[in-house]
Parts: sequence; structure tokens; C-alpha cells
Amino acid sequence: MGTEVSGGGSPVTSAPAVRYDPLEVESKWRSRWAEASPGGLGAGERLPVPGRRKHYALTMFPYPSGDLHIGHWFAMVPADTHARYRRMEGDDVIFPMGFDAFGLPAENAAIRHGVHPYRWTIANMERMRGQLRSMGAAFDWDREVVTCDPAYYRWNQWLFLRLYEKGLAYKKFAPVDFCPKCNTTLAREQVVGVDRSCERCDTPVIRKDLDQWFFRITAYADELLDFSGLQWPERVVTMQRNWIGRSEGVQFAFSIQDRPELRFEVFTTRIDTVYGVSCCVLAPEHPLVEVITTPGQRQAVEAYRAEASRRSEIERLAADRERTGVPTGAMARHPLTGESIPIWVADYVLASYGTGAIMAVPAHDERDFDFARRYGLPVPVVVAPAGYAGGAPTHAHTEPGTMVDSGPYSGLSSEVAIERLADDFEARGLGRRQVNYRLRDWLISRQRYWGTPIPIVYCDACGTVPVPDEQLPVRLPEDARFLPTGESPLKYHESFRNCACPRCGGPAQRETDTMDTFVDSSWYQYRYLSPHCDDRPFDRAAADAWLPVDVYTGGVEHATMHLLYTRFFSKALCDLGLAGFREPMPRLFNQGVILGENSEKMSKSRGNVVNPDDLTARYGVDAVRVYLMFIGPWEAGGPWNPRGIEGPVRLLQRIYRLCGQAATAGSVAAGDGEGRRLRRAVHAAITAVTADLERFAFNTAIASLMTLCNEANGWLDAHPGAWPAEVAELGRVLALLLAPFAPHLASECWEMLGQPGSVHAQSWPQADAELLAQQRIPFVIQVDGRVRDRVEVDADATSDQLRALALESPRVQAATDGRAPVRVVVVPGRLVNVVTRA
RNA sequence: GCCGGGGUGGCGGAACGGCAGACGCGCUCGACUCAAAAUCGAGUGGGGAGACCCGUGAGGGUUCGAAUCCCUCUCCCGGCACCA
Repeated sequence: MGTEVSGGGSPVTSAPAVRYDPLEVESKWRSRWAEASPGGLGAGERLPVPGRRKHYALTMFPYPSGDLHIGHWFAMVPADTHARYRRMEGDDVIFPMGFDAFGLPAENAAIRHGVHPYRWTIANMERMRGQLRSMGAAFDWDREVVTCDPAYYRWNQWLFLRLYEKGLAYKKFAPVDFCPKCNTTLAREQVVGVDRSCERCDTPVIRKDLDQWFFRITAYADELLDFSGLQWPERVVTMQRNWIGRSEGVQFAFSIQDRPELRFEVFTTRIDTVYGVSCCVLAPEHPLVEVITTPGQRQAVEAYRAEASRRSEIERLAADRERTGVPTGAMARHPLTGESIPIWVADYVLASYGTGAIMAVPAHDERDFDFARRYGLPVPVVVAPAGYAGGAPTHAHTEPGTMVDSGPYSGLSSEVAIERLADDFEARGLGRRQVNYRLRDWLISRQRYWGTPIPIVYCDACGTVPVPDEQLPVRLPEDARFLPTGESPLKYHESFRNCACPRCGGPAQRETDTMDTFVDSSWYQYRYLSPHCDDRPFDRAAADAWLPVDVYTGGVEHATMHLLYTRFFSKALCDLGLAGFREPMPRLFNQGVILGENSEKMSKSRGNVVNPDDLTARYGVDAVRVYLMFIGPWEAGGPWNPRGIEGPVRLLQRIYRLCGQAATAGSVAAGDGEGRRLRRAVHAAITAVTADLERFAFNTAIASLMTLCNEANGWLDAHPGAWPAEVAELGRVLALLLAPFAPHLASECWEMLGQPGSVHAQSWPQADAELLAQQRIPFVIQVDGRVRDRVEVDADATSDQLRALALESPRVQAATDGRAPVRVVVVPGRLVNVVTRA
């Protein structure tokens, strides 16, 4: 055994400096586990054991960057601890792991160093598997999924074709976001920040008009807004809700003055302001602009459109840009009043949202207000705020109010008028209620090599032809060339690109775009259940039995990307008849981020990176695990404090020593008051650690273990000599409670205690409630809300007894100083408050 | 600007409306040691000799009682940002 005894004092007197060597103990258990169970908690690909509650624990799989950093540890170790706890609790647990192995870094390495993305990725995964194992996590490696494996991406293609058949995958020519550094288009979700930059590399995106493949996520917009039944962090729900951006309003048409055959539609959420329209505004890209612009305005309008399109490519949408525009010269006819309304073109109206045209109501919309003021347009008030006395408004009034100058609607509250006008527009056939979403369809085309080829062929004769299932997978060619220009290698790979049309056999060309890697991660949790299944993406019986995921953990940065996409996939898979549930991850937990010592984000350039290998070489894996969980609430993250690890290091040494002492305890219980005192501490710890693990409060769970050690040490010091069986129980419980947190040391302790089997295969200890119910409890007596006395009382003392006890207390009498109690509040089991003032 | 989440000792952080600061780091003192490290023990929010008083970003409110609930303000972090 790895025991090292220095000092050599009597084991009975205090402070025998018995220490264990973490490196030795950990290496011993690592090799034992490798022999005994190469898999993890789940032990093989199988269905849940009947009669046991299944538990699918999932932590977001890593990108194989080649190095496991402390952030991976922080994400995965608590997830492992929770999964291990659930298994000891009796659940049938699976806890799979794999690699999100497609993506740009591999291709960039190919361009820079000439190493093929496949080889680069495989080598990185090899290295990371070793690092992941060294973490001491009980991953089910026999379920491993690697997304760049043709055996995996084949099913991306298969699923793409099913979505295509359902109309949920389609190709469209549209203005799209393009990252000039990554040389590829991006989904709207992957463009972030005020300067609209690439989520991966931070480069501002530009706009291009391209033919691209989309997934019709908007078909599920309403269902995606339904978060009922999801135990998700509030902020993630909020972010998704905002991202989807549902708004209800009315869509209706304006006709062009003197050309009643021409009309354009507008969408508004404020139909109550329709009497306050002072102009209509079309987006520069609106098709009607060309048609209606009068000869006198043509030159100005063309110039404006040209400028707008150039601007959209350069500094598109600076947040607080001036709202500019030009009149088209054409007039529209107000559908209710018949008034002539000037039609303008302005690029603050987006072509991609709603109808690409609006009614401008300056008095009640801040953007329209700015626009009207700039061009001297009228600002008619139609919704009066409380106390409005007429006159020109100084700012837009966007709140509800009383309708004025609005024909038959005048006098109504604007909230009522919204409904009344919507009803009337619908009844008169002028327009209809309409729901719009900010959410756009998911652009999945990427002009990159290292992703799943989109299984589509273009034939001159047959047009767009899906690759038949039996021809899948469409494999990536191994001899692609990676050009420094960053152009798509597939596009210039003749033998990949040229192919026979699956339908007519004639010459045809493959689609050379690959899929967004977020497609891969949208259904990996299904594949883990039957990773070797080769005639379907996943086994239906396994999916029915194991899914949905019971606890999903990962970073919040995926709130409106991966987590939205995978919800979409689950709904689509359900509608395709492939699975029987609609929400993939009912319970989500976001861990925080570990920062450098200087509270900044860890990065090589900042020089504040904490290397887990250095730490484990010095303190051992268990200590690093425990420290990461002790550092604070998991969801908070926080700066790394290099000295803080000393606490967990001491805790582990104390537990080792306590278990060593417990191993010498006898088998006869003392059964007296002192024995009960020790047992009470042990069982209080069981209660606390259990409750904390249930709520992912790892930091306080570890604090409870520390408290138990402190109390146990005190007890042992106070009871020299031969120890009773209560001490043996202490040792067993310590090892059991420690097992999910520090699996190596817990195994060592269990063995040292002479217990059979593996500690990790034991049942979680149950607290003895009867033992914990104490007869005498500490009790607080307050006077006017301030603590004046503390006494010990019977736990079942009545309110009357407690009241009498309080009033008798000399300290209370001193504090009340002769004032008669006005009232006495008794909280049984807690305190009494004697109130002397009114 | 809008929407979330926060502000508690020197530091990380605890605290079903009921003893604020659990637990740990650090620090101080002590034991062991020739010495140091390790280990063990005691102490550690501020003020006061003391009984006590003051303390959870600021101010107000509800309550017998507020870090916790409500209102106003302030600062910090995150998300969104012309979405009509």
C-alpha cells in the first residue's frame, strides 16, 4: 500500500503524521480499473436494467483541440461526480463521451502545416482520450462517438435527406453572412455582437448573395417557445425566447395612389397608431421601389440604393447610425382615411423582417420619430399620454394611452383599440392578424472541407437530385488540397465534384458545401445509445428506453446555437417518426467559467493558463477534482486561486488518516451517549452531502465533509484507547461519501477498511432519521428581535413551555428592564421573541 | 436603450423570512522540532476594558423579526440591439 509513516508516534495519541502519496495511490487504482472495467458507469452498450430507474447523464462533448485544459476539468468533473452519485443512489446510469471532431481548426492546421485534417484530428483525440481518462471520470468509452467518422456523418447525410423530403431542408438564393477569415458563410446565430462578427474568429462578417442550404427551424418557432416542463436556467430560456423574438401584429396593404393594381404590405404591432401614419417606408431592396419611383426621384433613389448596398457590406448596421432615406415621389392611399401618404425608401427598414415595408408613425415610434424629425415630416399624435394637452411632442410616446384623432376609435384606450382595429381590418378584408419571428432559418452550408458533405447532386437534365440512401456515405476525398487562399478544397477537387447523376446516369456535379458542425452535435445524444448501429442513425428501442437526457451540463455559450438546434432536431426527428419525444434535454445545468489568477479569461497570450497536468503531478487527480468543486458554486466559476487547493489537499489527507484509524476500530458498538454523538455527526453529513449533490451544490457538499472530519478528529482525540464500532462506521461512511468526489482515494480507503468489493459499486448511505432527531436542541431567546439568551430545550417542548422559559430568563428580564412584554412570538424548534415595544 | 443575473470579512464563499459570515484560503498565537516543513490546537467582520453597540452596495417600506419580500437609486457581469 502507498502508506508512508513518518514520525512514528503511537497511533492513539494525537497527530500521527500518517500521509498517503496521491500519485502512488491514484496510479494503482487507475491500472486496476483499466483491467477490471474498461467502460465506465454504464458498462456496455445495452438497454436499461428493468426495474431500475434509468439515468442518462450527458456533458457536452469536446472539440479535439489536442489539449485538455482546466476548463474541461471544471465542466466534466462535477458532471462525473453527479453521475457517480446517481449510480450509488441506485440509478442505472450511462455517461457517454465522444468528440465533436469536425471543424475549422483541423483545416487551418492543414493549410498551415500541411498535415491532413483527419490525421491531425485522430492524433489529437488519441492524446485527449488519455487526458480524459486521467481525470478519473467514469465515462462509457464503449459508447464513444466521433463525428468525423464516416460511420457517423453518413447519418448526418441520411437525416439531411429525410429533412429534405419533408421540406425541412431547402436551398435558397439569399443575402447571407460570410466570414472573410474563415472563408465560409455562417448561420445567423453564429454572427455575434454589435459589430456582427464571426462567433469563431471574431472577424466582422460581410454580406453576400449566395445559393445556400437551410434547415427550416422557423417551422418550429412556436413550439420552440414552449419551455414548459423544462428545468433550464432562466437566462437560457430568456435568451432563446428573445432570439426567437415572436411578435403579434396586423399585416395589411397600402395601394399606390393612381395605380390601384399595385400594393405593398406592411406589418405592425401597433395597429392602434394607424391614424398617425405620416409616411410609408420601403427597404432599399424592396421590389416595388423600382416600379413606383417617379422619374423626378429616380436618380436620388438609385443613388441611395447603391449606397445602402455598399454600406451593408462595410459598416452594416452601426447601432446608433443616423436614419437616412429618400422619397420615391410616389404616394400611397391610407386604407382607412383615403389620405395620400408619401412613400420613402430608407435602410432602417430591413428587407429580411416582416414584409420589408412599414407604416411610419413618428409620434409613437422612436425610429420613425428620428426619421420624421430629420426630414421635417409631420408628427400627428393619435395616442395621448395621461395629461396630454396637445402640441408638438418632443419624443415618441410608445406607451399605451387614450386614442385621439382616430376616427371612430377616438376615446378608447389604445390597448382596446389594438384589438378593435385588428377585428375591423379582418372583418373588412383590409388585413389580418399576423405573427412574425426574429428567428431565421438555419443556414447550414459551409464552404469548407472538414465537415459532412451535403448529399446532393446537380444534374443538367434532372436538376437537384438527392443522393440515394444506398450510396451513403458521400465520403470526403482523402487527397484534397488545402490552399492558402482558403478556398473550399472540395470545389476544386475534380473527381469528387464530377459524378454520375443518380437518377439518369448522366454527368452531374456534387454539392461541394459541407454542413455546419452544429448539425453533428444536434443528435449525438441519440447516437451514443447505439454507436455501432449501421442500418439506422440510432436504435429506436434504445432511444425510447434511455432518452431524453436526464441531466445535460455544459457552457452557456451554446444557449442560442447548439441548444436551439438540438431542440429543433428532436422535434423534427419526432415528426419524422424516428423518436417519440420532443424535448431532448429536460434538465440543463450551466457551469461557469474558470478565470486566471488575475480574474481574466485564461489564454496563452495572457499567460494565465492553469495546466491540469502540472497540478495533478503535484497534488494528485483527486485533490484537483475536489478543489474545482470546492472553489464556489458550479454555475458561478471564478478566478483560480493557486493557494486554495491546500484546503482540499488537507481534507483528503485527513480522510485517509481517519479511515486508517477507523480500520483499527473494534466491532462492538459503544452504544452510549458519546457513541451516539459521533454517529449523529456522521449521519448529519450523509443528509447534507446528499441534499447538496441533488442540487449540484458541490462546494457545500465538500464543506460538509470537512465539518465531519473536524468533528471526528475532535471525537477521536477525546476518546483515546480502543475505538468502538461507531468509529468503523465513520470510516465506511467517509469512504462512501467521498467516492463520487475523489474516486481513487475512496477506493483506497475502502480497501484499507477491509471492505469487500469496490466502493463505487456500493449503495449510497442512508441517514438514520431517528438518530438525527435530538431530544435536546439549542434554542434562542430574543428580546425585540435581538438575541439575549441561548438555552437548551426539549425538542418537543410546547409553545407555552417555551414562552414561560423565555420570560423566566434572567437575561431577558435584564434586557426588558421592567417593560411588560407586549407580545411573545414563539417559533417552536427555533426561537422565542419577546416584544416589548409597540 | 431593452432583457436576464448579481453586490455579504483581507480573499473564495455559507445562510427554508428566525443566532449573518458555515466551510476553506490567508493571517496571528501556541504545541511538536536543534531548526524548518508537515501535522495538531486556539483565535480571526468593525468598535468597545466590558455588559453592549454597529454591520450583507445606498435610501425607503412590509414584518415581532429582512442578506432574504416590495419600491426607488447605484455599480458590476452576461445577452440582445434599427425586428416595426
